[in-house]
Amino acid sequence: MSILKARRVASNTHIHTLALITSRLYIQTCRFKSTSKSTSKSASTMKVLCVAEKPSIAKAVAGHLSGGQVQAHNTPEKFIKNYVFDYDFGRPWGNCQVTMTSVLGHITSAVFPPQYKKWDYPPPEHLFDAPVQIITSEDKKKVAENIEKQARFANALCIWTDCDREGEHIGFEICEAAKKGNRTLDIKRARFSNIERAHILNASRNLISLDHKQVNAVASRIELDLRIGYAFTRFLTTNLRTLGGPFEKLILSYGSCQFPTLGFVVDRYFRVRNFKPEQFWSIKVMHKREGINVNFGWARNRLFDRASVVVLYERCLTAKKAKVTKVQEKPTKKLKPLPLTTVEMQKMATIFLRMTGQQAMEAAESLYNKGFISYPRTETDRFDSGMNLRALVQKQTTSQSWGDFAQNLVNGGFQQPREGRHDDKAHPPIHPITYVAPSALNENEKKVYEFVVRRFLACCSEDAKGVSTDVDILYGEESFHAHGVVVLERNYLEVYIYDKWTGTVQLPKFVVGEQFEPEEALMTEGKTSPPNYLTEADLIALMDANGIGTDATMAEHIQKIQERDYVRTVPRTARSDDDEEVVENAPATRGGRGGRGRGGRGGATRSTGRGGGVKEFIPTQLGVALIEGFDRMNFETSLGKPFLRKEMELKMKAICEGRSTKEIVLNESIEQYRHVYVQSQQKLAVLKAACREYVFQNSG
DNA sequence: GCAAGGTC
Repeated sequence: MSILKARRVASNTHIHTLALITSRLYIQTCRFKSTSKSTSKSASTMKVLCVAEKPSIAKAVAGHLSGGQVQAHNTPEKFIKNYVFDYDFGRPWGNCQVTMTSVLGHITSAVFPPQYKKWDYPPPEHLFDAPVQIITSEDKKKVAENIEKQARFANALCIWTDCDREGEHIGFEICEAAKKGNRTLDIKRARFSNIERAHILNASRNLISLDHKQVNAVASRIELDLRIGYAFTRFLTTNLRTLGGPFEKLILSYGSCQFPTLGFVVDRYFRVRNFKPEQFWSIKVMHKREGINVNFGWARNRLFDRASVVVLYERCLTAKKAKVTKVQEKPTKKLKPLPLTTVEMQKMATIFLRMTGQQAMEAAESLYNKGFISYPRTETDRFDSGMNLRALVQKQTTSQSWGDFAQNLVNGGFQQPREGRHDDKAHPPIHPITYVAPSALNENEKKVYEFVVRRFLACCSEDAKGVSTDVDILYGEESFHAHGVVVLERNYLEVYIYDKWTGTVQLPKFVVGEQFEPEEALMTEGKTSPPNYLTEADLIALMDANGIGTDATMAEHIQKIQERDYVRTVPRTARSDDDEEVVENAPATRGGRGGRGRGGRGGATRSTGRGGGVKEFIPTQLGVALIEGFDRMNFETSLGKPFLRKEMELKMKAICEGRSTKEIVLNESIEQYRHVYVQSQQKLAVLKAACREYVFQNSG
């Protein structure tokens, strides 16, 4: 049997070479007879199996390559279709019979053998060097079988997964599945960063090889996350269970993403709790002209020494008259937003759409699956120059709400979007694909769709324009400043209702050199207030900045630490920034009528996201105990801080760039974490003490 | 019962 197989393999290779020669000839004849496409299908025609990372890409690529001449076949997996068509890849494959299909993300998973199933024995530290098996995930069996079966009919395999590290690894998983069906495949990879027709055709003519460095980087990540996550989760859960109470039933999970996420929440919690308010004093000058109250702010802003402010304030009053030292009027603008990334969409949704990041992602995925918006997981904030954005704008002209705005863009108002600095080389920014009536969507979908469209239209329009006026005065020896803006053209603001250009105060006319007696000069007093607890938008921003999780998983990690009861959310109670009130009215003599009558609360709402039903994250006593417990163990690298994850990220990068290897990284990291594990065992008493202190004593 | 990463 095996001999037969080997023979078949050998003869297949011959056919393969022959196919190359004949197909090249075929192309040349074809050039002269362009009408007779795909008529002569000899047995020697190359058969290529193409596999994308997800069904939508398979469909789109098949559409482009086939030019519409395509047959779609169902497979046992309901989400996946096999598309069959002819296509000329150019050299070396030439004209081919193509089957294009896809997987659904990763098809394998890393697992420990069954003998490691129990939590207490073998002890968790054995998981650091237990064998790790790569198996086909139970829910991906049908997907893998489809690849294996189709590979039997093919001479070549072309990988069309996303152009990122995970995509490279998924490509490798596809190769392995395909090789089970056919060990002689010629394997190539297409590199593409969007599914625009010309770009896809170009990718198909410039096939490259799989990058095994990237594959190895991801393989390392997978193995480390498994070993470390399982080991520490079992360690925490079983060891702290002996404390009784709530610990008896809890799962105390550790993960390289969930713990740093918890760490951010706890860190902010302590900064709020340990905050010591400080008293400060300031001076404000007000003058009324042309019916407008002009507030001049102090150039020194505020001082933390009352006596000094009193002296300076007195000097102002003594001077009586203020002198205008500078008047500057200049054009200003408010920039339109950047093209939309996943992280930005989640942040905006938590602030303006009253949703969690998770809900926003669910709605966006649903909109994507129905074909209304583009792929919702992207880090890219610049559109590829080849994209026909005008056509996308045109599709929105039917809307009742923003149709007129879109029409104006079509009629000449269109401007190319700004270009951010991020490009994941896999997906374009999130944008609407087609118009959909709000009545066809559920509440969350409606909100997310509207946001995506308004954001997109804003990107394709013009910055808001205005004129800013700055007036500086000298009052005694102190400088004060007034700033005003007049919005002249709202432009993108018309459609992008989430942005406000506030502070739109028109200043009256002032002339350099003129003198006037201010109507009021006030000495104010206040105290600094603690920072706010984190909102979900803050948390996402922190994770993003520290490389914790990916655009697709951040919301899940946030969800996870709530499920574990490490953190909870509470509605933010309205509060102002630093409390400040007027202590003395002018012209008042010192110690006179300490006029507290005027409500001088400084700028109540700093920006977006304040009050208004925004939720903030507060750690539970359990969450504090875990982070604090690890902190008190005083390791060189605390598990609750983002450093370890960052380090893993750097090591993955080193593998990708050939500066390290999978073996080196795995060895190093496993030893590093084993060390932390041993230390944790030795100092278990410290962790337990923290748990007793916070969970049992502070409860209530 | 446990991770993080894809995708549906």
